Amino acid sequence: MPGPDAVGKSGPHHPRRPTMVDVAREAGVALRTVSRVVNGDTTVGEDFAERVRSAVDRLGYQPDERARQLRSGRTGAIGAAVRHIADAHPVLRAIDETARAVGLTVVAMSTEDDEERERDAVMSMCRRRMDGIIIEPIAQDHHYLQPEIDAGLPVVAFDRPAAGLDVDTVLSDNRGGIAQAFAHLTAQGHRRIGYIGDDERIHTGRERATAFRDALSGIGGTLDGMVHPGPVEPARVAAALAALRDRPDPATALVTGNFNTTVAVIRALGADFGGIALVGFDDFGLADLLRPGVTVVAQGDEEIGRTAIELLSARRANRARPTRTVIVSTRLIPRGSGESAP
Amino acid sequence: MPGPDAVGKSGPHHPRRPTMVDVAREAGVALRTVSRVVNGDTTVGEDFAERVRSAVDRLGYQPDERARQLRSGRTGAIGAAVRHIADAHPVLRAIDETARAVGLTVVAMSTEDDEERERDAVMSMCRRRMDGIIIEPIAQDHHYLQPEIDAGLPVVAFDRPAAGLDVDTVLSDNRGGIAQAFAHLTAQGHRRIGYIGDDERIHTGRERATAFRDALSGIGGTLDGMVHPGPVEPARVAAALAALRDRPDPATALVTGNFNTTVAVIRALGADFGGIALVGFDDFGLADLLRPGVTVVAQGDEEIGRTAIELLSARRANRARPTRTVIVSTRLIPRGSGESAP
DNA sequence: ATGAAAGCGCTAACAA
DNA sequence: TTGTTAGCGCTTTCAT
Repeated sequence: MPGPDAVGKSGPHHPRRPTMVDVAREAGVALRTVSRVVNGDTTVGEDFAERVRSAVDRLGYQPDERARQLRSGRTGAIGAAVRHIADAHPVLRAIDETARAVGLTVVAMSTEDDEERERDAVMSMCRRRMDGIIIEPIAQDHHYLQPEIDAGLPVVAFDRPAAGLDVDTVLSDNRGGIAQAFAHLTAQGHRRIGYIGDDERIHTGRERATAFRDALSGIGGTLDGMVHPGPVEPARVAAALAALRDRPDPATALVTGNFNTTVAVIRALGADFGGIALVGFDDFGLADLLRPGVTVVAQGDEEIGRTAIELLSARRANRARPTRTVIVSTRLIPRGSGESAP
Repeated sequence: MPGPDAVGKSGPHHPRRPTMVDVAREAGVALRTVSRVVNGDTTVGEDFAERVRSAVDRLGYQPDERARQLRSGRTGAIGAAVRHIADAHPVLRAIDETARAVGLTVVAMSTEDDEERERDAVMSMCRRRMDGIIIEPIAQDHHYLQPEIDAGLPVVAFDRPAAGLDVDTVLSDNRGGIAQAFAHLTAQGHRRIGYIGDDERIHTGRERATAFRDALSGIGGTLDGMVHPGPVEPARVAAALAALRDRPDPATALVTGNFNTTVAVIRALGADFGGIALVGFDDFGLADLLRPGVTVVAQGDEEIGRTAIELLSARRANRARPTRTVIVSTRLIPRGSGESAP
């Protein structure tokens, strides 16, 4: 004898998910009691609680997170807009693990180094009312986020500052890292050291090239033709490399400003790196398996990710506190390519 | 002359985000008109539309996606539960790009090879009422998902079948890939070929080890001591490698069953891979930079990701259709390590 | 300890 | 073309 709503099971089409109302009816209790049990409220009699739990199981009830969030205002999730979600990303791992530990869910989206995609990703996070946003900035101008920040959205930038925005930021010690690389090479006796790195329109590229110039003039070296920032394309990198080698006083050592440049240089150098000493900025997975092993300046990825979450939490607790910028130090890892004499 | 609700701006604390009601009041139109403009409904007079747009800008209004989804029933997002969100993941890239192209947002979560985390991730996606779920299964038993599937949730598994579940699936041609690797080595004259790979409790490990046994017996070789499946730990891999080399008839060639094993083997072999020929399952980023370059069987990551979205879309269109399993073929890429004679 | 009713911000029916 | 009303599924007062 079908009741008035037994027609619901009309076919394989969208057998409407059970709601709290369904559970309440099934258990013979009030809606509010189901809500209490589902949320672990202890002020419910054991017999009532049991009836609810059993009804939940029988119906396969799962609370609708959207409704819950809409009503309660909370979200319990933070967004992370990173450059390439599909590439290895140690900072993202640290963000994910740290957030889990404090009960936050991380929703990651990819910007693919595209300003418009960054905006899309970030705005989509805002429309989902994320409790906070961590961003690896790519856009040249982040004013579009100002209204959200004014409305109380906690934002943290990492790797680069978010141009045009006063937000909490976590950066690598780019200048210190370059200084480490440079000092390591001079300690081996190198004096003619070249640099190939990112475009100076990019924050890290600018920082690292500048630091390298400072280091080079610091030992009285000539800057002329030794510093090559620019787009990271194999042809451009190869040309820069040729310029460093085909001169009366060729460079005997080389610092590369980021992972992609390091790889491009190694491809261009060929076997044994052509006898040139090399220190690369950024560590990477198989650096120890190349011949020679690649000496690198490693960034503190784990600490960067952890710090980003910490800054976000601090701001959630107090939106009025002044913004902070944390600099995370780098570490030189010798593996062979940077330990040969001139 | 402040109105009854002008007290809202009481301080820097949560200056309450504007809602559609606020926009409607600001623009002097009905709520429904704002909704129409925000959603691009064309049946709105240009003067009204303009007033709404201007009010939206003035207030910095952003629609609340949660409310929209709750009311409309749609979500417009699919979840992807992958093994390691922070590692390079070409399939995830393809999933993301393909989904974007059809207007779907992808929310990725990490399972970290942990059964419980897989469940957490997947259930969290269900509670957010994702329009579908793509899963790289790790759990041995996925019955927990059956109620969701019965309730109409489209699910697609990739890389491995979802044990205990009848869902659409995309797999690599593991057996074909191993056959390719084997044939490549026999073509160089190798007859004593060893295999080191994943534990056979894992689907891909089982498939690949089995295929290798078939290939080896196919040329009349002895299986005795030549096939080494097991956990991918450096010590275990090194032991297996030693067993293959320290015998009266040492292996002259080797097939490795996955990326991690390939790397562990290369670490153990040292310079020039100890003169042994090597073909690895799974391509990886710097395979061409090692000496020798590493010959691999590459999986069709891009096609796998694209197919996963296609299967999901097909099921969203028709929940009743029988499940399908698509096998994506592999491709051998010679780079040097697999082209030496015995 | 339990329940009834209001309402989060939005879209979908249905007027006008 | 524009506005009014109801209600998505849940949590939150407020009563009992």
